[in-house]
Amino acid sequence: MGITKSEIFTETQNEIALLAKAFGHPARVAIIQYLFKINACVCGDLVNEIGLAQPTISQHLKELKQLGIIKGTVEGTSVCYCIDQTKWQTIKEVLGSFLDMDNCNANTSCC
Amino acid sequence: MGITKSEIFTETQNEIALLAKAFGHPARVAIIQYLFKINACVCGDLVNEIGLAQPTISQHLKELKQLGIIKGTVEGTSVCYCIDQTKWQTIKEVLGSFLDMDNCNANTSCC
DNA sequence: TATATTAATCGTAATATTGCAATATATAAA
DNA sequence: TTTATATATTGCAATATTACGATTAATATA
Repeated sequence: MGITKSEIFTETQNEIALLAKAFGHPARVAIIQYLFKINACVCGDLVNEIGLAQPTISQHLKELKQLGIIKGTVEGTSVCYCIDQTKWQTIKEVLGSFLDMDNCNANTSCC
Repeated sequence: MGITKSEIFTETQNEIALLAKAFGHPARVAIIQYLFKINACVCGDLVNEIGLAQPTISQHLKELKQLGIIKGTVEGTSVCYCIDQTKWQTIKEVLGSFLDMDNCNANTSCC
């Protein structure tokens, strides 16, 4: 096993899980925070900022890129990475409405 | 390797990552959605609702319980699981402010 | 063209996650 | 006490993730 049975869940459930998974590693959280902070960056900065080896950072960047959370444009020998603002809004909506689930039914707790 | 270097990240970064990781599997997303929907539940219901074996569900419930996201009280031979509303508010604040990062600096995008 | 710089990719080791069958545990009912 | 029911735990196989050294690819500069 070791493989997630995505086919038995709804599209929304899988989307929430995929996005949450992207934020499920502190290095990727740190990368995103740094990109927001300086609003543009090259991979080398991140290697210095975060204490992980260059291939490791590159791998995390790839994951974020594959999900469309960040985008990178080549600038000479380096790459300028930044947050995809449009995608970020979508993520906020998807995860935001998931987190806001407690407002949908004004119930009292059971236990 | 295969082990996350938590010690090089801030407490907040690790907290965000841990919480996000909890939502990083569609089964756990589905469990949480179901618990919110019916606002009280036993494990057996979840096994029927979600198409995974009983030990698998039990394992996912354990993870959510360890993080304090859900709590369970024994009722006869079954266990009543439900969302910890207080913890949920904390989660909303932690992840919410992470997602709201784009509002902190009114920058324009770089790329 | 040769060399330096930067980031991506490859290969691999260590560890984590997912899933389930089998079993154990705990309580309720007969 | 025996039996049924519900959930937890154990053990294990398959796969995924994390991390990094070595290498490659691509561009800039001397």
